[in-house]
Amino acid sequence: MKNHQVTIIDIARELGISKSTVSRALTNSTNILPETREAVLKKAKELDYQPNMLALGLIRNESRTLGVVIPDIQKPFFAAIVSGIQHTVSRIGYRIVIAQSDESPLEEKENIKALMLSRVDGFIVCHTRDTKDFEHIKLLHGKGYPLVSFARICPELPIPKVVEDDFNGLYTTTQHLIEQGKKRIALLAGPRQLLASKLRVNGYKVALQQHGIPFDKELVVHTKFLHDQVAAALERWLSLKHPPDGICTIYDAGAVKLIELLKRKGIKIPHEMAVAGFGDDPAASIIEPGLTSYAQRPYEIGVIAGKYMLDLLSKKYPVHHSDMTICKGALVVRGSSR
Amino acid sequence: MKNHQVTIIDIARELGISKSTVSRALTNSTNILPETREAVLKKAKELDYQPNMLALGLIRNESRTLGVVIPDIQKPFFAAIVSGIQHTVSRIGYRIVIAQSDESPLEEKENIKALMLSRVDGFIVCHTRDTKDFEHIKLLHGKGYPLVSFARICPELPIPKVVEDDFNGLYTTTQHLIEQGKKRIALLAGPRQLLASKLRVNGYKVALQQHGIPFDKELVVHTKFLHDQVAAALERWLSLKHPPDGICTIYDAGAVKLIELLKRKGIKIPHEMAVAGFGDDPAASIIEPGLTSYAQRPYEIGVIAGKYMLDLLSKKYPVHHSDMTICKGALVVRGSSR
DNA sequence: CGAAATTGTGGGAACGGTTGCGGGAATGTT
DNA sequence: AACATTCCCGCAACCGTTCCCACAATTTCG
Repeated sequence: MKNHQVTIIDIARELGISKSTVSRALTNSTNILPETREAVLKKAKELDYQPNMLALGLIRNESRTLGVVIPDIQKPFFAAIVSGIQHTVSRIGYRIVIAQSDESPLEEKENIKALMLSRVDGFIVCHTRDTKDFEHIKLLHGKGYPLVSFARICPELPIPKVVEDDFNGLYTTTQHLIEQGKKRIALLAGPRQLLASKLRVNGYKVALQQHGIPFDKELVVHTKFLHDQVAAALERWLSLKHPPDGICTIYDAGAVKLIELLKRKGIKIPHEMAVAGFGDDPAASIIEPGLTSYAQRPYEIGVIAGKYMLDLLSKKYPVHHSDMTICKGALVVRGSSR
Repeated sequence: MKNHQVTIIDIARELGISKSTVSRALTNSTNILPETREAVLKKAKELDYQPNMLALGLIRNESRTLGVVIPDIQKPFFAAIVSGIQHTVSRIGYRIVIAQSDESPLEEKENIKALMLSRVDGFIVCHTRDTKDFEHIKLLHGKGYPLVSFARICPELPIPKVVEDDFNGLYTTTQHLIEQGKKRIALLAGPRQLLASKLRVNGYKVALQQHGIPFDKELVVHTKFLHDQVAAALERWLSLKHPPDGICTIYDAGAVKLIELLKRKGIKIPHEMAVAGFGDDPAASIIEPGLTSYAQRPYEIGVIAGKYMLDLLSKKYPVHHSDMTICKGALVVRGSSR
């Protein structure tokens, strides 16, 4: 089976005309006798003709395929973004191929190389948490590939970017805890070099400052998003002379873990210790008490990234167009802080 | 930019040899003078030559791309499966393009048509909950496309399939509730025509029967997985003369919803009402009490589906090879039943 | 030493389409 | 009636690569 797919040559032969005429009938609307065109269309339908996109791609030097490189499709955040991208670009006839870096910078590089070989028309990328070297991306950009990055970006690269409102997210949550009467607020942060983490820490700092609360660096713990580090951070905080009465986190999974630990210790939430997260993961509304969390809209991030890409592809933007959308979120207040 | 990618002709011109020779140097190891080969390889690296897969695909009539059609990438179950597929096939140099049907049979059909146009080499499909007409799939199969389906399958189609252990899952959970001393066990099921739902209902029935508990069809409610229907079902059960003391569900989201409703009503879990789910969603371990649930291994389902596809592509299996893997799971017992 | 086998290379067809160019028939213009 | 114009259509080149075939040069063998 899978024998000889029908080609325009088959149609031409059956109709006793040349393949150019068939091609014109199927594409170009000019320079073709209406009756001929009808005949071709009819025959095409009859034989169930389907154009070979590979051949077309070879001519146009495009594949109408976009490479999407993400750390892990199993994270709800990325799944939602992928969904948004896919829905956006598929309406214009683009497909997306997914590659996962599994948070490995090497894998990220390999994936991009492989996608380049298969001649994708553009890249939508979210870097690994540990990606420090952006040479592979700069290379792509130098070659003129349409490029969009989101969430974890390389700020100096002149390409469209879509990010969450990192600063404002933690500014808002921190302020919320202060308004709830909390005086000493700890922060569970991410890796020091991660831009998104830095921005969120800044939001936290500025909120404290604006409310006249001194910044205490003992209250900030940097993690690599590991469960064990969350437990260790909590122990450290609780052993302080002046332990915190509220904890902000820059990611929900950490906040969820904290709530579990606090409950096990019999510490009352939110009265003895308030907790707030970032991301509004599905878990936030399931755990008890509900987790107050800054809700991002990852699906929208995907939609915007997809639109940026379409604009680049249609040359509406030049490839070095350096635009950035900061995707606003909103604080969802639940029992963990109220 | 993105000007004239380097081709073998460029290499040939620079070296003053023919493109056939260059091609041989880069692929075929025979019939080529070692020095010539070296020179070509060196020049290729120097010019940063990258083969054009489109051209290759045109010759081989393959794209080394697989179409993955799923209802919704945002569901953790599908995300995990996609991840498994991607990891499996990418090692052999295949890419996957994702299309979402959003549970719409029409969209499913359109997606498959579009993927066929772009000449994917095979399809890995999970049908919509409402897909009743499988003509589009049969058409694909008739054309000789490698085809693998998972989770929601069309049983009569002679293609490899990967499914969860639907029957055994509900058999095990039901039996577990019986062993916990429950005498009247209700079942929150899915749509009547959905095969997976039917199989799970059967598991429930057989477990009851083997333990001498009469089947009461008042205790079985068929839903379309809508939240409102869960609430309605619970109301109905509680208003019965002999209300149930345990509830099995065929999906975790329903069980989670039930737990929330029961807690709100002040009904003690598990003493007054035990609850069990299917799927071991992330939520199952977060909600309180923890939800007893039959854990599937969706990532493994993806891996197996990917392997089936690779076997089909390498002609190890004929396209009409009708094999089926039932992916065993295990009951995770938590507070909702213990 | 001449015929045959081997080896490295170039030419060109093929994959399935698009597209510029030119030719021939039909029509329009003087 | 002679010429210009239009309108369809076929020819052939092209996209980048593989691969079969032919051919020349070199080696092997009788």
